[in-house]
Order: sequence, then C-alpha cells, then structure tokens
Amino acid sequence: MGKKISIVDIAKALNISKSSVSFILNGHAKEKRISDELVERVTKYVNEVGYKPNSFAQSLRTGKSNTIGLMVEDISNPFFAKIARLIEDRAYENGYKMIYSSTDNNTVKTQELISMFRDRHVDGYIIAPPEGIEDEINALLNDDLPVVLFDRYLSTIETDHVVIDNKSSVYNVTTHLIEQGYKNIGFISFTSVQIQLKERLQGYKDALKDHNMKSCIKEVMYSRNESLMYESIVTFLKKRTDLDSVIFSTNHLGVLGLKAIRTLGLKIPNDIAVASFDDYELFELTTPPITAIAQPIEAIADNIITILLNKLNAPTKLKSRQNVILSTDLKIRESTSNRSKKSIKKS
Amino acid sequence: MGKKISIVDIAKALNISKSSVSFILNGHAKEKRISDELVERVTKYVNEVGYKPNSFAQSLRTGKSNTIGLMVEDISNPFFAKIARLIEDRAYENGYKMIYSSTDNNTVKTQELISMFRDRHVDGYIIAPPEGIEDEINALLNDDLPVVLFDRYLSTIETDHVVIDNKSSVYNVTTHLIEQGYKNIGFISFTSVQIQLKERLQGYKDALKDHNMKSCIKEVMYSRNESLMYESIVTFLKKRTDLDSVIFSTNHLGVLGLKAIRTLGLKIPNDIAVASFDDYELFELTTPPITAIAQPIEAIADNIITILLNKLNAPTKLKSRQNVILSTDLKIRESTSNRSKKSIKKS
DNA sequence: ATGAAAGCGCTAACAT
DNA sequence: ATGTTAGCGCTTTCAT
Repeated sequence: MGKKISIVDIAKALNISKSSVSFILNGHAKEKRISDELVERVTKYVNEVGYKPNSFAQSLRTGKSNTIGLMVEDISNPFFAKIARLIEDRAYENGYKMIYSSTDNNTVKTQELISMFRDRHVDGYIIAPPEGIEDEINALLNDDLPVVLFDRYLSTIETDHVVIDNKSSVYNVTTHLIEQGYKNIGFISFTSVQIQLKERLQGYKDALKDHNMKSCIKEVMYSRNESLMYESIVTFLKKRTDLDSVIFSTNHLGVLGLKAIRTLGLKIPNDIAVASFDDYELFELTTPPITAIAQPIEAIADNIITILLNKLNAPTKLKSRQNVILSTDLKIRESTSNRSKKSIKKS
Repeated sequence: MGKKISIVDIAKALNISKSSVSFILNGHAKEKRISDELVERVTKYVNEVGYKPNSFAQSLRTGKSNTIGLMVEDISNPFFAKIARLIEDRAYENGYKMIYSSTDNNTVKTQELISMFRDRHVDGYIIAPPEGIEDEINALLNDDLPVVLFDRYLSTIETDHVVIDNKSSVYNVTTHLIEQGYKNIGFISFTSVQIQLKERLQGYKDALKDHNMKSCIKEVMYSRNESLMYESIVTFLKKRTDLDSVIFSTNHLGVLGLKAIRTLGLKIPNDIAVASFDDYELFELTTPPITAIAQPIEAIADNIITILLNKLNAPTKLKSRQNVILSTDLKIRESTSNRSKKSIKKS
C-alpha cells in the first residue's frame, strides 16, 4: 500500500543516499548545495509515488508534533465551539493540527488531559483553565512550552492570555437596566471561584453600589445534569417574585433561565426583564429578543492563535507576555426595554 | 524534566533489561513468566518517577496511534458539536484520543483531511461524508482501516453506517401539516446530492403525492456566507406568498428561515406554519415554539462509537457490516398548530 | 555536493 | 524467567 514507501525506498529507487533525500525534502537543498537537477529528480519522484513522511518517525526524531492542544470547558457549548472552529482553521492554514478536549471545568480531568497532551508532545497549549490547575500550567511554562489562556486567567500565573473586560461589561448592562427603570435586579451565576465569573459578579455589585441599590444574587451549582440547574433557577425565581429583572452570567445559564421563565409563565420584560452574558443566535429569535453581552468571538480566536503561532515560531524563548483584554458589545434588545411606562400601568 | 526518562533509564536503575520492563509495562508479565516480585518493583519505580512512554516511539513501533479521527460538516453546528462531545467521552474512556475536523462538505478539503489523518495513522475513522469522497473511503477500506459513516452514507460503498430514517421522518411531518389543514406546504433545502437531503426531499414529495397536493421546493445554494443563504430564503418567501407553511430540511436552514420570517414580519403559524429538521434548544424557546424532527443524538453517538470500538478490538477483519437506521422523534409544537380555525377567520 | 552512520524510545522475536 | 538485539522511519552530524 501507498503508505509503506519510505525515504529509503526512494533513495534506493533513485540510487542516492537517504540523507540527500531528507535534505531535499526538508528544504535544506540550497545550504547543502545539492544540484538542482537532483532536487528536481527527487521532487518529481516523490510526487509520482505520493510519498508522505511518517509523522511518528519525524516526531520521534525532532520532538515536535505540529499539534496544538485546545482545552475548553465544553466543546458543545456554542461559544467554545465557535472559538474552536476559528482557531482550527487558522491552525491548519499554518500546518498545525488540532486536538481538543472538554474539561467540564473539572480540575482532575484537566490534569489528566494536560498529561495526555504532554505525552503526545503537543507543541502549544490553548486553555480555558479551570480552578486549581495552576501547578500543571506552571509546569508547562517551566518546560518552555507555549501556553495561551483564554476566557479566564489564573491570577497567580504569568502567562499570555486573551480575555474580555468582564467587569465593565456587566457594569454596563446593569447600568442599562437601572436606566431603563428597573429597581430589583437579580444576578444569576455559578458557584465558582473562576475569575471571569467573579469579575462579572463584581461588575454587577459595583453598578448597584454606585446607584445605592441592593443586590440579589443566586449562585447555581454547576452540574452536568441540566435539570438540576434548571430546577435551581426555577426555585429561585419563584421565591424572589420581587425581582423585576435578572442578569445571567453565561449563555448556558441564560438558556436555562429562559426555559424557567417560560415555565413559570412570566412575561418578558413586563414581569421580568432579562439580559444575558454571551450573545447567541437564540437570543435574537426569541420573543422578545434578549439583550446580551456579545463577546468578540473572531477577535478572541484571532488573538489567541496569533499569539500562539508567534511563540511557536519565535527564535527562542522570547519571554514577552501578551495579555489582551478585549471589549464586548452590549446588544440591547426588547427584553430590557423601558420599564417606566409599564410601571405606570402596573403599579 | 520528567518527560525525559525512558525505558532504558528505568532498566538501568533497576539493573534489569529494558525488554523486561517493556513486557511488564505492556502486561505480558504472566506469559513471559516474570516474577511477581520484579513486576512489583518495576511498577513501583515507574509510578515513583512518573514514567510515561513516548507515544511516538510506541506508535512508530506498533503502527497504532490510539487515535480516532472524526470528520463532520462543521464542528460549530450544534448537532455535530453534541455528537462530537458524546463520542469524545466514550473514546477517552476506552483509551482513545480524538482528533476532529470540519469538512465544510468540501470534497477537496475532505480529501486533504483524510490524507492528513492517514499520515497520523489514525486507527479509526468516523465520517459524515461529503459527496465525491467515495474513492478515498474505499481506499481506507481496502487498507482494512475501520470506517463508520454517519448522518449520511454513500450508496456505492459498503461500510458500516449510522443514519436516521430521513424519508419517513419528513413524510411524517409533512403529513402532520396536512392533517393540521395546511394546503400549500413549501420545502426548503440545500442544493445537494447528499443522500440524507435527497431522502428528506423524497419524504416530502411522497407525502404530498399521497394526498394529491402539489409541491413547492426551494433549494438554497450552500455557502459559508450566511447572509447569501438568508437572502435566498427571504426572496423565496416573498415570492411565494401563497405558502401557508414551510419545512426546513436542516437546523441551519431552520434558524436562517426563522430570521427571514421574522424580518418579513410574518406571524407563525397564522401567516405561515413552520417545521424544521433537527431539534434544537432554540426551537423550544421561540414564540411560538417550533415543531421539529428530533434526531436521537445520544443513540447516534452511542451506535457510532460502539461499532467503531468493536471493529478496533475485533480479532481481525471480521467483515461484518452494521447499518443502523434510527428513528426520529417528531416534536409537535405550536408553530404547526391547527389551521382550520384560522382558515375560517381568514378566507 | 553526497553518503555513512548514529540514534530518537520502544516492542518483540529470538536467544539463553 | 530474563537479556540481547534488530529494527520502526526519520534527521542530522560528521566524513569524504
């Protein structure tokens, strides 16, 4: 079969040494001053027989795998799926393969994953890190492996990362709700010490504080069992009927929240206004459409892969750190439309 | 660094030969009748120093990569993203890594991808094949590489596949619309010879024929440029104001269609009833919720990976073929509710 | 300008 | 029961 042909075979066929073939194949022909005629002959033959180098042998020899490892929370989450797709395209263009995995924000699973990626000699790492993974990341860094974090970073670790301005994004949407006349704004997030969620929460708190309003926070326990989280939101909304609006801190929660609100028969925005982090196709198509904080997905992916490729190609350990903070786009839709008129009707 | 320790190092440290170490590591201790004491000593040491075999050397030697390659149309499409996630979990449980890629239904890109996967000695292939890829698939099969097709199959190729009953699914939803009193049912699909789309179309045609109704079909040209497809749908809907209902043949088209309908200011289901292939979170949350054909995602993923793992572990080329055809679940929602009452009002 | 040869880390057939 | 050894296919140093 085609795959079996090796560099020796082609050396034999052409009656030259395998190292010459290797040099030519790797573009060292010039510096080795190999005759153009030979180069020509080899290239032609290689194309003819469709020779492909054995990547294991190559990697075994060079220690490089031409692979980028991507670890996200959940590859089936639309936000991460889009990012993955964009990065994948750029990586392939640059001759890199991708291998990705979902961490479920589970530290142990992530440790295993990192270990597995290392076994496979992944050349570069792109990670949306869960909590408690500092040591493993540091170990990668110590071994001079390029790592780019995104979506969140680890405050105790100095490495490149691409994130968004979570705090001010939520500050803005909260302010928006306040300006629209909402008085009792709830905030629904996950129980988590992940920095991006903490920042989002802080943005909410800051905005309320600046307006002398009091907060109402619900932290849902993350679970792979959707209905558990859903029930948790339902219970909360049932209890806090005083809320006139609510902000969800992720698209995942936003979707669950919308289901809960629908089940409870609440009307948006009359009974309750809704805004969510992460824009999502769905939010445009609901009735009414949902106000959302849109992350600049293309820019995020673009920054990540650009930084990583740079590090991969860098002469050697240029110890420069790039921390990119991108801003978001608040898409104001009808789910948070002006409350004042309704207030008059209702109260 | 930890990664540098090799089988020779541990042989040296323990003052034994590297083959003994290898045998023990690969579980051949019994058959080689190696003393339990030695086994114990080696395992202990290995754990202590955190030795991990070099996967390239292993693969180079054995020709196995413990990797499964997955090729889907677009990994950021929720249907494929979910499938990928489910398969990934099962694969990891069984010691396999996943590497996946989006084909964009582009034959040339898929050829390159298959070639790349081969270079990497992927052990098994899971593919949602685009048109015109028969030769490459056959080549894989000829080399006794396990291939499982899904979502569609290639009629000229005999290989395992997992698909759903497209024709009767669409037949059913069409019949449902007819029973609800709809008289002018449109069908929007992609211009494509992909078998699953052809079958869906056929289901639609059959249902209309059985009820002596005439069809109205729009085939949208696929493009990575969303707005092109969107415009195409808008134009169609504007022209065919006689339609009282429409079926979209994929979730992608369904979402674009909903946007178009919203833009045109049409009310669902009064102005136009809507049903779509592929259920999707979104379809439950729109107002009204959209009737959809739900694919049994878990079952699909489960069948795929089970078949593949079986082939991977099979003694040797057991030439059994498994063709699984799963049935779908028609989720009837308000977007296709009874037309009779409205007809009275309107006509 | 070209070739010989070492060796990356591992497995397994073949000794002993 | 344990050790020796020959590669897997490639890159690259060193000789010529």
